[in-house]
Amino acid sequence: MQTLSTEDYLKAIYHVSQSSSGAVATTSIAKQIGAKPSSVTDMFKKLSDQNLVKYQKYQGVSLTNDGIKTALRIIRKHRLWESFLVSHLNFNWDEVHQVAEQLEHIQSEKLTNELERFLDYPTHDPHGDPIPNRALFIKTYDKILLTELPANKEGVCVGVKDNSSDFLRYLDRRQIGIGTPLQVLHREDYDDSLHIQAGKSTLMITKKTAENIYVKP
Amino acid sequence: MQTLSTEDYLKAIYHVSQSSSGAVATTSIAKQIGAKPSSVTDMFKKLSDQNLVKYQKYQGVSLTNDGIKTALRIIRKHRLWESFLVSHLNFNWDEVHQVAEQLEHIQSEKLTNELERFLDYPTHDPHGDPIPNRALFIKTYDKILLTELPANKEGVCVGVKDNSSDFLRYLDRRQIGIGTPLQVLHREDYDDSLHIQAGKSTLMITKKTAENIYVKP
DNA sequence: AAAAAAATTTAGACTTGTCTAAATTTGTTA
DNA sequence: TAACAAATTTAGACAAGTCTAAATTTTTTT
Repeated sequence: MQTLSTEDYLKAIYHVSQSSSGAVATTSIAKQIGAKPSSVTDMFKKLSDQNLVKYQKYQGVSLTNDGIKTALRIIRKHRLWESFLVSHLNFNWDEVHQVAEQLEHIQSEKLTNELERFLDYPTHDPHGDPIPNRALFIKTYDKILLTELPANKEGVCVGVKDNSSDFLRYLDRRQIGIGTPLQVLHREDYDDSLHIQAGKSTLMITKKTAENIYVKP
Repeated sequence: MQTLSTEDYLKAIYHVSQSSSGAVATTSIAKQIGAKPSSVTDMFKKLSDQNLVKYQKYQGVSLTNDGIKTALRIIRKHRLWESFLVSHLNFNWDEVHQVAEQLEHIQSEKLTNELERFLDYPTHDPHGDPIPNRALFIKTYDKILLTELPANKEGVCVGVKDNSSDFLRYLDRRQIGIGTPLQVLHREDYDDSLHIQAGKSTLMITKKTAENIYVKP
């Protein structure tokens, strides 16, 4: 049984380790959690004592199997709750994160599994991120950044890299969401901007934007 | 913004003050919360500093208006979540309490209000307890203990006093629930037991059981 | 009304998770 | 490779919430 804090750390370690290779550094977790590096070191020791991470002084941490399981359980709850908030409680996809950060700590297997059933076993949350199933298995599919989509090849938006409210609301205004058909019409060499077809409208987006949109070709 | 702990105390003080008159004693809260009296004294001081209770040494506490409001906000969330668990997630009325104890601390007004809308503005939770509305107003109706129902007068079960899993499951086995028509057929002077009509069946219950069932005549 | 019992508070300690400041290790650059 | 910079850890402190044991106040009993 974990505390709120250890759960937050395990989730952070999981996310950081997904987006980089090798051991997870103290400072990267400090940034993610919003704590000082010294606090992170303390927590690394505690997690290590519980065999949730492998930790070697000055060398960062990596999750053990138990650590991965615990992280996935939290991520599963987080994404199920996000799905619920959007599908039944009129939340927009940019509003769900903060609330789900609290709901993900509710401890009741029955609750989690019944919520999953109630939502009819969703495979992805409102941001397109995959939801671990009851056995904590994640079905990942091949997705690429919009920047990597060859010109004039059809694709569909299946996720976002940046989950910030600002970015998501910007996409709302451009009428880009999960499921929107996307196509790169032209890449501008001068400033790296992209002319794209998004649904029925054509528009221009910056490289920074394109780097935060996942598409399935 | 309250901590988990202060919220628990405020709720406990509210409940105890509802079922007894005058100031709330240190030991009664200690029992309710499951803490030592010395810890309760410490918390009384903290709550007093925040103007959530009126506290005088050795004289117990009473909630201020702010304290009442905070308590009602928590109770509102608790009862809405209990309703949700039973109506949509296949929980039985004896299983909801523990999970709702966690969910009641989730902080999001939008979540609470949308949940209420989703449930179609329920007035009572699965145990028959009234749910404060958005303005924190509680609609109480006149209810009496089954022990006080005159013989051969028709009544309907509208609530329970004891919310323990054991008691609720016992009622399930006897097929007594919220809405069940109840009638006292005969009171046995010898051992204070009651012969009652519950729905379509007649059965015998002890005084202790009858003292924990609320009916509307 | 004094003595005994019960309730309450105080004092001091412990745990969890955090911080700052200083010390240490690792890595990077000249 | 020596010196500097960056990252990490250690040491010591603090806040919240809890506890035990002792002291104090209130209540009850004789």
